[in-house]
Amino acid sequence: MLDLGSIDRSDDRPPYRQIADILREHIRQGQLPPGEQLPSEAELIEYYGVARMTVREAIRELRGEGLVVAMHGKGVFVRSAPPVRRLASDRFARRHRKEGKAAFLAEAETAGHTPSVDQIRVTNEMVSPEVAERLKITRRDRVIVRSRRYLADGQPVEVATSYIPEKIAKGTPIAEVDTGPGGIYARIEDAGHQLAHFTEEVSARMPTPEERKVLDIGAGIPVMTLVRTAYDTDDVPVEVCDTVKVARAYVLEYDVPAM
Amino acid sequence: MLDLGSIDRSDDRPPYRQIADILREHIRQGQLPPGEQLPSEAELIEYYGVARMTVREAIRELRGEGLVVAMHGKGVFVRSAPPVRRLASDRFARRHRKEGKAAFLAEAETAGHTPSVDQIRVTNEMVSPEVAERLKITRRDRVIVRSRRYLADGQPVEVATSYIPEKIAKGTPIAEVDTGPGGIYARIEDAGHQLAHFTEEVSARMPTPEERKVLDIGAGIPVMTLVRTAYDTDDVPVEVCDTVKVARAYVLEYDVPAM
DNA sequence: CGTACCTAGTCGTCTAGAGGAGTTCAACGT
DNA sequence: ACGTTGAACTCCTCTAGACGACTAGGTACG
Repeated sequence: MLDLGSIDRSDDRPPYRQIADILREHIRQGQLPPGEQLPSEAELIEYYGVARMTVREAIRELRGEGLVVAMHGKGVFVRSAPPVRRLASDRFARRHRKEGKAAFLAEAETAGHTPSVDQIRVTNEMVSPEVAERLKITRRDRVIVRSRRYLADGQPVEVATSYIPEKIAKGTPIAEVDTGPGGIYARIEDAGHQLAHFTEEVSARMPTPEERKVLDIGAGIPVMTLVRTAYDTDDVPVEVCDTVKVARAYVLEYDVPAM
Repeated sequence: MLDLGSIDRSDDRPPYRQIADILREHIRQGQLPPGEQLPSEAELIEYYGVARMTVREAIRELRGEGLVVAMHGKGVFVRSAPPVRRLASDRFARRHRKEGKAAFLAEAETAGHTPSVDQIRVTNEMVSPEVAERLKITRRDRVIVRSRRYLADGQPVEVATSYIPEKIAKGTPIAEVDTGPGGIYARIEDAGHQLAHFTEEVSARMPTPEERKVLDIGAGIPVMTLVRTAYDTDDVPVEVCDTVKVARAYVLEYDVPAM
């Protein structure tokens, strides 16, 4: 049986924090391994002799840190750390497209994860001002909007939305759900726009409630946002991709010349 | 007077979430500008006709998103956004060093902020395994450790720790508090190591309690970590710089070849 | 004038209890 | 054999109240 210690009313930390600290330590040290169920609220109330809200406050603490997930009707479970994926700066190298692999799938497989994609939606929309500026098109132009969700080993790790000028995407598989081998970048090159380089803008913040839902993360888990603009060899922007990643699942690697 | 709407008991969202949504919308639309005090718990209880815990739950929601800060004994206030600084991928270009400016100062000035640096500490230590691996030196080598805090307009935005092999730094201003014009990269080049390129590893997470203190941020504010390794023209690693940035204060920009 | 104290207002924490809703599984009836 | 029901368990949300601690401002006292 798990030794859950006890709380000290004379401690300067409040009881709920003491309980959170005890549980956190058990998780960190592996007495509560990933996937394991925590004692139920009722058990913790009984064990520590505190009120319901006090126990819930402690659990909330751990949920906010992303250490545990609560499942309605089932229990609270130690969160299994998502596999960390390193994104090298050559992940869009042409050789991957030549091999018929989209960037995410190629990258995830080399990292030993099982990648999958779902919630693919393709629409034709008016362009937003932010995207129009990056694509150097007018506000009245239309764009193909492709959004999708990426999962690694079944866990959602990223949602992405691509914007491709209608002028480039029209009549190509880019406007279809299935873009074929090599992904949309391969199709953009098929359309005569050889890719030259990308710019990426990286920042991080807390997720919105909707992002929390689609990424299946609790409060207290930050996300990274990455806005990538792809340019062809004529320096024409051919795609803007706005991605929201579960921060803890990624390390982004870049190479910067000292010039 | 602020129109705070009302809650709908037949709505499928629970009351605490409705209240959070209403307040969030007011903040987003500017009816509750940065620095403004939210109605007190007592006022919200009175206004919506709910219990204390319900109101606190709503406020907790907003705190977790980093939208507001609660100050014990004073009230809950809309958080003011710090100035966002864009870090372009050419920020370490040689021309900046030639002009005698360290990267942070050069960048901040062009962005129109008042930069400053404090809490500079310089020590000579044993190298940690992580740094040793990046610097390609043995675990028994020593490194010069330079840590400092950066502020923009008086607000802390970043703490950084640099590790330079003792072999390179010995007898140079790198081991002094004041490194002279152009910063440590200028001094490394003076020492005969012409810089060729950097690698940067970017990730994001919630801050530790100590980081919260030195960066002067409350709970609910994520940080970005950036580990930069500098290489000279012989591809020898000459510096590792580990930085922790207040995420909301930065956008990192990179250029990636499509190759 | 300055200090110490008091007080009202704020958020922080805890208690005790209620009903609701999702999950699981065993008992039951068909 | 199969589906339904119900009980027991879980976490979710809300109510009502209590005390504590911190802040700011006014007041009384030295």
